[in-house]
Amino acid sequence: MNQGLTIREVAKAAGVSTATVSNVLNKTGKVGRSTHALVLSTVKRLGYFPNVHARHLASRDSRTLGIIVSDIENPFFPDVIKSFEMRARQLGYDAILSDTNYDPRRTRDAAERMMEHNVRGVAVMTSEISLRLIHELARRRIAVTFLDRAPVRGYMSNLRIDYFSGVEQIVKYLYKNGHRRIAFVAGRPKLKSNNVRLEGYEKCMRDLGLEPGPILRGDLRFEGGLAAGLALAKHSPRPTAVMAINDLTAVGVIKGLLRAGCRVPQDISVTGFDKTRFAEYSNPSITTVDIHRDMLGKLAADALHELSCAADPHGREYQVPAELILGDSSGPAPVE
Amino acid sequence: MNQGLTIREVAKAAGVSTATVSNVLNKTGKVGRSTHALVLSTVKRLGYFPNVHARHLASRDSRTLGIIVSDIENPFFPDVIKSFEMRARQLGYDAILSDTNYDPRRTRDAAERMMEHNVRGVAVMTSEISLRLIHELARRRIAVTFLDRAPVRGYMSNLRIDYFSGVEQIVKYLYKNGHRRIAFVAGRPKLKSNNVRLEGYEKCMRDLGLEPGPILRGDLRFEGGLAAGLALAKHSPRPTAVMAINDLTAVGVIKGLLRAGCRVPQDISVTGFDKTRFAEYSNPSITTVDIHRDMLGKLAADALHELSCAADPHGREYQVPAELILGDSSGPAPVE
DNA sequence: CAAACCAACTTAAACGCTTAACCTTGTGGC
DNA sequence: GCCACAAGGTTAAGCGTTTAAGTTGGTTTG
Repeated sequence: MNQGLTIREVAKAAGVSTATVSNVLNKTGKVGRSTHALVLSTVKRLGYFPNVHARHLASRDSRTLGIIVSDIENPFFPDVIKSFEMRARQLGYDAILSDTNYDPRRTRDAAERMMEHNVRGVAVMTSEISLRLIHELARRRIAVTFLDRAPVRGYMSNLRIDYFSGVEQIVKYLYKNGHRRIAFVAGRPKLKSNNVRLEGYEKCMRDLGLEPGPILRGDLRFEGGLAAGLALAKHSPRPTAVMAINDLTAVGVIKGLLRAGCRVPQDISVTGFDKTRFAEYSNPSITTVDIHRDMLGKLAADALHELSCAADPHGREYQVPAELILGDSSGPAPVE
Repeated sequence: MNQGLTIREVAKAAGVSTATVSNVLNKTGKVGRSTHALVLSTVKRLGYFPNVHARHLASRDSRTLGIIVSDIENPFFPDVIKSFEMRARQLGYDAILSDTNYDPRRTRDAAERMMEHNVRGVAVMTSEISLRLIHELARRRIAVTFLDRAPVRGYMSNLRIDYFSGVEQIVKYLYKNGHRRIAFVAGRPKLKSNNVRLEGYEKCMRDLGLEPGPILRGDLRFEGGLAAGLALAKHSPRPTAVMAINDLTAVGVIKGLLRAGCRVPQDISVTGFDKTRFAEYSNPSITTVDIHRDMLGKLAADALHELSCAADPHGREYQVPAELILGDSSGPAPVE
């Protein structure tokens, strides 16, 4: 299948040993200037590229980081993946990606793939992974980072998105703009990130002396938001603001409200979460919270690098800040 | 770095040779029933996973397919990537992904990565790749598929999206709805997919006895659409329909028109292209063309598989159909 | 009953690289 | 002038698999 242009042929062409070629390619600094240049030009001339598999096998080190996400089509992930790969590359790693499609069986496959590839570390950005698999990874001393997960232990770090602060910023912003009846459209109750946001909302409301609610159940998708929007338009007393669990839900909510004859933001303000492109390109653009997905990917790579290099690695907790982004979907509460 | 749980240890634990373990794992059918079961249970018991690098090295076959895309954040690609990986997995391949970020240098890196990984084939879904690199790939007998590219040669296949049919469907649909002044918002003039759509538009218009134009230059992004929308609202005579080069541009056009006081679709119909989520979730939802991105990824994997397996491979041309999807952004032309 | 064959293994030589250990010079110190 | 030592090489032993070739013992065939 493959064209053996091997290190041996390069060595022969340059009139040196394979060890010398290897030393040049790995920049060990054990080779003299002139030989170095000679080897480099020979490599270029022949168009030689070292075989990654042989390299990893011989060095007993894959210099590879993996990232497991639940759905690459979910607009949350591409940004994370991109910054992860970029940072991994900067740090000298190869990066491999697995998509689980929210399926525990495929999550298992993904984890096994990571083991087969002998990755140094893997960023687990899905909630479908079982404890057994996590232990399996730990047993092999593969570094792991999670997203909003349980307390860290040896060889595992955690990235925590500061959802609470994001929610707090929204609630306070709405309060400052005169809103008192602020509804919430939630997502799936099993999802940790959902519950953190929901509970944050309830706490913030109470702290301001407001009664939380109404709270509607969405589905994290457009359809759920649409239904919630239609329902909220008829709700009495009608809320003056609606916080949606994420941008896509907010888009749905807005569409539902408009369809029911409410103006956004004149009659009702709507906010989203996550700062996806939907927020930016929606009509009206959506007030949302940037959770810095790019930072997330970079941090994950950094964390894995640190874990896999440190002599006595112990996991850390990384905080990722949240930032309120104002759009056209929110404004002052209507006067009553 | 790595825990050598090797095939040797499995063999020892099961009391057989490494060749037998290997034969069991590779399902060569050379092992008796009882030994087969014994090995399998030992593998499971110890939690052994074969090292991919050693495997590829020894078998001289990476069984890997690569995919190079220009930007994973571009909503066009995640669907393609997902179906590509899925199909590759089904066919027994490992898949690796590289993102070039529209940067020729990174495209070079990506191609080199594919060579280092000794992939059997690579799907090139970016226009930034140089002829030199393509030749380099061909020299190594790496199968390649392109997207809307030059004629196929040995070891190279091409996937052609039927943009023309998509454009034709839109124009005819608009014509049937009474539209006669149909504007077009283009993208970057260097992009082949842009020109095919633009020329298709011009040809279809003429075939119907209509004068093409006005034709505005966008940027394939929201901003360009916005500017075009604002301009078109003031254009005299005002077109009754606007075809945008893609959905994102259409979103911008709609926003521009709305901002200028035009109603969509009552005053002006707007159409997009590509059937991204923007089309579905936009307000109003956008009439667009589905170019079946999922089929694209699957076809690419199939094509590479075929190329790399056939004894005397010669590239093929694959057609991917386009399908009109009606949304709320278009309707009958206003009566004058 | 020997020859031939087959099923079910084992042995050992690759695969293309890295790297520890080992050579060979040339240089400076005393 | 001899030794120590560094600089710049080479040699060869792996890394964890696959797989061609070899071995064994039992069964069929003429």
